[in-house]
Amino acid sequence: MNKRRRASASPSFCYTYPRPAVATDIAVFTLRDGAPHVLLIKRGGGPFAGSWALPGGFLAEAETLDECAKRELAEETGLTATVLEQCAIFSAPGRDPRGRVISVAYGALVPSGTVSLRAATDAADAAWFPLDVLPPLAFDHAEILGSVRAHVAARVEQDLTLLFAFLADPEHFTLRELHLIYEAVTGKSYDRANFRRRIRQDSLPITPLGETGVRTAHESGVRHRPAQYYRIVEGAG
Amino acid sequence: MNKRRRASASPSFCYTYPRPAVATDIAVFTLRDGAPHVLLIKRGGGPFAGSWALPGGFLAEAETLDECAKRELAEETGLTATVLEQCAIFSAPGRDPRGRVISVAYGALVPSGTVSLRAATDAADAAWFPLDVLPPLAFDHAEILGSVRAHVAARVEQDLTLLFAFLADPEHFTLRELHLIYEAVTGKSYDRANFRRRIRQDSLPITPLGETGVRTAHESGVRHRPAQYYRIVEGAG
DNA sequence: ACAAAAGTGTTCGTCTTACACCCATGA
DNA sequence: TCATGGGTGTAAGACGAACACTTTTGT
Repeated sequence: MNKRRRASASPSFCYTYPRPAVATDIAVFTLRDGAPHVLLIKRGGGPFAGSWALPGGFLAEAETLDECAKRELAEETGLTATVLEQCAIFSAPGRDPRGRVISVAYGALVPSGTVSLRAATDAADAAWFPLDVLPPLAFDHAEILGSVRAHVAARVEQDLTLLFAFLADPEHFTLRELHLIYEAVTGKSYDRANFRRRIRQDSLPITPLGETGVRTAHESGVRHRPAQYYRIVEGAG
Repeated sequence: MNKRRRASASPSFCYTYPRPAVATDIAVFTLRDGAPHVLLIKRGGGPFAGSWALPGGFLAEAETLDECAKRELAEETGLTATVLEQCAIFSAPGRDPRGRVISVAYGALVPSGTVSLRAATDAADAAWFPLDVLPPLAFDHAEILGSVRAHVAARVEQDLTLLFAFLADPEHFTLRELHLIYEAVTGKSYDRANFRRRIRQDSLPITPLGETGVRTAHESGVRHRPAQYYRIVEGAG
């Protein structure tokens, strides 16, 4: 009674011992209006139909878990994440009413201002939700989301380059943008001077724009001292 | 060709889509003569027969991954770990020649001086190996072991209570023992005074022995100032 | 001149590190 | 009294938080 995935299809993959289904679930974060949001999908069918859930899906035959997460994210939302990291595993029997399913939770970061949400295969709808105003979630996805949030917050503190994932244009940004992103992600305010100092001594791979010829390397049109633009340098150093 | 676990048994668990087998592999660490050792098992049959490998096994129907790791450890070695933590997942297709197997890697810590290695079900032999003199390992277990080592080292730095897992007697130990354990685990030497200070301000849950009546609370027979004995207090504070 | 944010410097307290010193015991 | 390790104190340097100050633009 608990071994089938689709009731009408004929089973064709047989094993000597029972095996769990393995899936990935992805918490996709972005910043909208300076506040962290997560991407949720409205389930079209199956258990929890009509509920909101994390995007995700089952592991295919010839892919790693990382590849599975990447593929599912693209299929269900059309997004490609700059950062996609494994965070936790959920293996409690009974967490999925259809049968034994093990979920590997991923955290994904996509640039601020990302809007394009493609119509999904299995999903009736997809939308961004602010982290502090979440609807009830399907399965144990509330727990998964909480776990991924904590993981990502801790990772950002120890590796500021993760902030780059939220930049709308990695080739053209100010330190103020980075600073605001940092404050939004951590939820705390952080002294501006100290943030700059920290960036320097962590030697983040960024470099000021416009050392060549004409100076288009600063903001314009702002009614204050214009900020230096920076870009990310890929190579180490 | 790649769907069977045992060639002769008749398959009886069938699914609509292919499923990977899910297993746990456990790196069990202890201290012997002040040096970190890991427990390896000599494979009795199957691929890599005769090779050394990490203990582990397949996930059963009604257990979580944590329970699986605990059970496999007990079955194959007779040990019960004080600390047993999930560290990483290995999901590359082809990492097991028998077919698709996903391994969840665990790190386990058992008390120094642990000797009893029970005869294992599937294992021909079991033995402790010093971490710097390892034999060739089966499958991708060398990679797994390396990953778990790094994970454990990082965890110990941020939570000194993990050191307690190596104590032969948690109700009767000196700070020197803890200090030696710390140095063995991290591989670095650490100033004695500073180690004590750190323990105090991290407010580790330990308390000196022998505040009541007779003073059996110190070492004796040593030809130097006898050390205070401590014990672990379970409750917080 | 004023507001606003960029960009820099300075101070202060805390934590880390290294090292020095006395204490208790057995040989 | 000497060697050995327990136990504590202290000074120097590294690091982070808080804040003051100057600079550059638009209005």
